[in-house]
Amino acid sequence: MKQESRKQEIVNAAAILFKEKGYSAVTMRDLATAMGIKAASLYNHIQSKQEILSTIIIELAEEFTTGMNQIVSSDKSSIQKLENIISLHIDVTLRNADGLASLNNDWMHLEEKNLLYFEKMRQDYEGNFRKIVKKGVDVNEIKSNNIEIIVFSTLSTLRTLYLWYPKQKNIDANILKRDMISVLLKGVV
Amino acid sequence: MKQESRKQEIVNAAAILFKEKGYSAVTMRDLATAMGIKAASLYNHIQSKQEILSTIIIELAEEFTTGMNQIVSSDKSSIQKLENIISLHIDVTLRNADGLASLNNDWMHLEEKNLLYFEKMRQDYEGNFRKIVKKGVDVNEIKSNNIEIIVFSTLSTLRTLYLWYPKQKNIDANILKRDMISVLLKGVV
DNA sequence: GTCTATAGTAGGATAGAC
DNA sequence: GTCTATCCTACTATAGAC
Repeated sequence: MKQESRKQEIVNAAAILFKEKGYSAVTMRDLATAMGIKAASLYNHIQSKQEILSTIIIELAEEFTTGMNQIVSSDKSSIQKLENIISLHIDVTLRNADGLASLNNDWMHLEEKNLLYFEKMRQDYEGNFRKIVKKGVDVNEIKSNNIEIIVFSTLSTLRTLYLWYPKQKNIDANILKRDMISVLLKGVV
Repeated sequence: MKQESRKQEIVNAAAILFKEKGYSAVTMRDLATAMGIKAASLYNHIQSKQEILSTIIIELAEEFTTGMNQIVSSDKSSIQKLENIISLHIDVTLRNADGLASLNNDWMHLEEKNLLYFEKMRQDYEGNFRKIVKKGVDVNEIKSNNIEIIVFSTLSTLRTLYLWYPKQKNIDANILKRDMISVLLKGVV
């Protein structure tokens, strides 16, 4: 994405290792070995292990935030907005499934400043999601008694896509979106 | 559950810490502080940090295995079996939400022998789940084009219950079961 | 951009006193 | 059952040569 390709290579390699063992269990030596260099050499490209983690997580969180903001301000029905959210998750997952492991499991290891920033984005995201579902219920687009369970179960599934998607062979993104929308929303409409 | 209450206290305290920061990021000194003692004292009750992790995870995995085996061998419809699986997850979650965090996120830190045992149980569990859904589709109890997505989305939601449930205030287990069954299966039946 | 060498810290675990 | 003291290892990160 950016021009700093060596740093990006390190970040990408780190995302894979973080996915397998979690941030805390991956050492700079592990990462260096994966890159075929020595641990000390990593520090010519990154400032700290922390910086790698925040690079992975904050970038992804901002992608979700941007995507959600566009959906929220669009002139669509609640159901269409939910479909677009599902689509957003699938797009991000296909592009960076490894990084999503860190976002889901290692966000608590962000340092203070980024932690607060992340938690704000995450809370806003969930808030927007909940508002869309509520609106859908108000205008009778969505039939349900329990908004919280719908928000929770849908988000759980979308957040776990990063684990499931790599195990499927050659799924077409559009077919996946169609089927995902079908399964997640059919119980709701 | 058992008589060895001091060990169980340590395991319970560890489960809470593992949930917050993950197994690798929790030190024996952290755990000792939470217990109000010194790190060295822990070793009078447990053999290693590893033992704490495997105690938490293996016990839970065996609960799921036992529960699933009973459901599989029962004389019920596919839908009823799925309802019983949802019920099983809710029961286990209400009893030990903290431990489920380790089962979900830190199983890869089990040592060789327990890791293989765990992975076998997990694979069997998913296999049984898939078989039940397939049978339901075969006999037209379940209408769907994509079995894998149903298995994935349902399991994702059930596995994430441990994160969501503690944030809800005073949910009655039976109401939760009813609503969960409604949301998870309505899109499927 | 990568290396060797190493500083400085923190981790899991044990020995032995009380 | 808990303590203090400590061993040994492994971690993140830096300095300085090539």
